[in-house]
This record gives sequence, C-alpha cells and structure tokens, in this order.
Amino acid sequence: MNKPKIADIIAHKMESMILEGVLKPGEKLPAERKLADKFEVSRPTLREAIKKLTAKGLLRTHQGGGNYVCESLAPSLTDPLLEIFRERPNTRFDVLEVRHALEGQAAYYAAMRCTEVDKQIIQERYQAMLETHGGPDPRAEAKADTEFHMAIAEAADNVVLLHVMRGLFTLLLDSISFSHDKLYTKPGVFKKLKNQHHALMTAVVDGEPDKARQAAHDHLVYIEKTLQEIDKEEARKERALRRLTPFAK
Amino acid sequence: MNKPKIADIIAHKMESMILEGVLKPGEKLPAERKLADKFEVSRPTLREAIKKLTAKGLLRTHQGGGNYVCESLAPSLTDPLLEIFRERPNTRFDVLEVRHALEGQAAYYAAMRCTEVDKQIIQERYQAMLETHGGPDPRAEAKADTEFHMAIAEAADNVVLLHVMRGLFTLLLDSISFSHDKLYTKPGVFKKLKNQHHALMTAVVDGEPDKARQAAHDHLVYIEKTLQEIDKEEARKERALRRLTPFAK
DNA sequence: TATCATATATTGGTCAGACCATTTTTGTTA
DNA sequence: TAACAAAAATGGTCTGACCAATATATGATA
Repeated sequence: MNKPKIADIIAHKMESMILEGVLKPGEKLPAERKLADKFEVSRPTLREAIKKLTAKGLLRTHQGGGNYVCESLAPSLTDPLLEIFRERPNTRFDVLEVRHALEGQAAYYAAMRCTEVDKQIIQERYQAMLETHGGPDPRAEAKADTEFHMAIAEAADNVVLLHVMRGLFTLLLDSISFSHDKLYTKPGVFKKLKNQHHALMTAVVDGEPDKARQAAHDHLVYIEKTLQEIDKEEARKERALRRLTPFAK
Repeated sequence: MNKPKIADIIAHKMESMILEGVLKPGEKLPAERKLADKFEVSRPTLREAIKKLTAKGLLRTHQGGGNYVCESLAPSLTDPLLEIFRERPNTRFDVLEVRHALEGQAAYYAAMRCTEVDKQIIQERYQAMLETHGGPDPRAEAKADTEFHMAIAEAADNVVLLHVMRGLFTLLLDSISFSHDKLYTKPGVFKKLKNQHHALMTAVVDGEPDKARQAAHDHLVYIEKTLQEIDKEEARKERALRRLTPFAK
C-alpha cells in the first residue's frame, strides 16, 4: 500500500540531482538505456520516471537527440529579469549588488561546510579558469568564471542559494555585453582577478568563513569598479569618435 | 521533430475529458488494459500518459485498485523548481538562510536610499501588519508581513534584489505550512516580531544602514529559532499521540 | 583540403508478452 | 450470516523487439 513505486523513486533521485546542482540546467542526460542500467531498472520504468519529470517541467525530451534538463527552472523569477535586463543595461550593477549579498554568504557557508570533494572541485574549476584565459572566446572564459563561483555555491549546501545564484549567472551569461567582455581582456585585470579568485578559494578551502566572505566582497567591489572604468573608457572613445566624424550617422 | 507523441495525445484527451466533466473528481477510470484497447495503444504508452497526468495532479493510482480522477484538482503547476521546494519542507530553512543575505542587504540600502514616500509606505505597511494580527486567516497575516518586507526591498532601489525577494516570499506564501502558521499564533511571538519589525523600520526610516542590517538579521534569527522550536513541539505532540494509541493505523 | 551527400549508429518512442505485487471479488465453510 | 481462503482483477515492472528521428562517421567530389 505504502510501498513506493520504483519509477517514483527514480524520479525523486533525478529531481534531487537537479536540485543539488549535480545536473545543471540545459545539461544532457545519459541515454535512457544507460540510465536504466545505472539505476538498475527496466527502460520502461525509467521512461515513466522521465515522463513524470517532463510533466513537471524539469526535463525535455528530443527523439533521437536525448533528454535534457530544462534551461529555465524558475521562469517566474528569471523571465522578468531577462526582460528588465534587455531594457536597462545598468541593471548589471543591480545584479552585482545582489551578488555581494549572495556570494558573500555562499563563500561564508562554503568555508564552513565544504567537503574534501567540494574542495577538489573548486580547485579544478579554478585551474580550468586559468587554462581558459586568453582564448578566442570571452564567453568561454565567462563560463569558466561562472563555474568556479558555482562550485563555491555548491559547497555552501543551500539549494535555494544555489539556484538563485545559478539564475543570476545565467542571466549574466545570456546577456554578456561588450564591456563585460573587456573584463577578461583588459591589461592587468586578469592578474588581479586571478589573485582574488585564489584568495577566495584559499579562504574556503582553509575553512575561514569570515575571510572567505571578505574575499568575495573584495572581488565584487573590484569587478564593479573595473566595469565602471570600462564603461567610462568606452564613453570617451565614442565621444572622441564623434569629434572625428561629427556629421557621420 | 514536431510530431506529437502518442502518450501526450492520450494524456491530452484524458485531460480534456476531466476538464469537460466527462470524467468527474473521484471517479474511477477503466482498467489500464481496457483503456489501452479503447485508445488503441499499447499499455506502456497508456501508462506514460497516466504518469504524466498523475505528475500534474489530475490522477492518482492505486495498485490493484485502479486509477482515479483526483478529488480536488490541483491548480496548474507553477515553476518546476519552486514546486520542488514546496515538496521538500527542509528547504524552508535554506530559504531563511538566503533571506539573511538578501534582507540584510535590502535593509542596509533602504536605510541609505529611501525617499519620503518609501518611508510612508513602510510605515503604512507596518500598521497594516498590526491590524491584521489575530485575524481568522494566518495567510492574511503572512501576506501583510510579506508586504512590509517588500516595502523595505522597494526602498533599497535595486530591481534585481526586489525581484528575487518577491520570488522567495511568493514561495513562502504558497507553501505556508502548519508550523509556519504557528508563528503568528504562538503566545509571545507576535509581540517579539512586532518589536523587531519596529526596530527594523526605525533604523531604515532614521537612515542607519548598519543598524537596519543588524535588525533584519536579528529578526530572521528569531524566526528561524522559533520555527525550529515549533517543529520540535509538533514532533513531541506526535510522539505523545503515538504513545496514546500505539496500534492505531 | 574543405564541403556535401550518404550510410551507419545512436537515441527516444512504441509495442507485445510475460510475470510480480496488491487489492477486490467470489466461493466455501462454520 | 460472518469469516476465511482462493481466484480474478488491476496496477507495477521486466525483457526483447521494432520503429522514427537525430547525430555522427564515412566516402565522394570539387
């Protein structure tokens, strides 16, 4: 009577994987046959679990192409922000301000709660960030940066924080602007960012919550100032261009 | 690519039968084997359709007993992620933790940025909270509480923060639980909350950012502790009830 | 060597049939 | 008539096969 159905158990496991950030928005799942093997159930049972999750809006299926975690898990939160972002680019600074609150807290709790595996993941993501630097695609660098910060959020062990932060980073990535690009290419900036990321990582790995929170704040202050400088430089360049070609349209 | 899946077509047909009253709340469906024959599909496909409708809250299943239309048809699903949070009561404390970050910040910036109109709105909402207290519906009280905090978030003048906080409060209101109800009815709690809300409002209105942030934190720490106490009391009551009627099922 | 077309492999979708677990119904006995 | 046991019905799961759509690999051509 109260015996849980296997399909529901599997669905719950997969849901937990999404909730805890093991499966990320947009991520492709292994093939059904493989997943069924992995969970040690039959494929029709696995399919029933998947059907449940697609009905709940967590997964989408693609015949011949695979099953995916949906990109947007909290559209009521993120869709309006996307719209606001398009209309008002300065909302970027509002996001940064909120990041101060969220990432300060994430770093603090990560320093208190992270496991050895979390530490390893954080270090790997830091390394990936270094290796991505200078590549042809600033988006890849932004993505590596995001994944580093998300590793810290994962270590904080708070699923609500994790998903709110994931939503904000997705927002930033989707709308990455010209001046934001410059964060990664402006001389001297990378070295500074690298040091700040390293300080943040060290504080988390060494289990120093207050230091970690401060490191996160310092990092964001620097980003905010740098973006403002970049904006000013761009504005100056545009003004200079207008002096050069006053009648161009 | 756009070819509709048979299971989805069947689910849609059955859903229509429910919506149009052909199938009534509480009604038992024909057996799966009969339904599959009737719709001229295989039983696993029919089962996938049923799984979809159970995930959407329209059907419930009873091994050996049959499938039934649900008595109270659930409202249509909102965000998938928010739905998971609702199903997992322990995420309440994750939400509270994130509120520490966000509301501390909101209070801080509200104290720095609020206009005379903002101040007036905050005071009106505080007053509304007092007037709602003790009414028949704890949800109305929760709503007034929410609107007070949202007034502070509005005064912080950061649209991203406002939106994220609105999302979290919406989640709390939608999933208001029994023990959360007790926040407003447990002896002594309201007076404490009232004082804390007043301290928060005063710090904001007087333009004291650090004080405002601290007031927000104190308030949330108190809520968290009180909810934990309420949970423990409820657990004790349940245990006592089980001692009283040990063989009841 | 790069591009395009075709073949093959992979992956989700559906089916048939069998068996298991739980509940309901039916039949038998006291 | 009530209680119990057996049979039937019904949902749950599995195996294996085949179909439809997509992705990838291979071969041909410019």
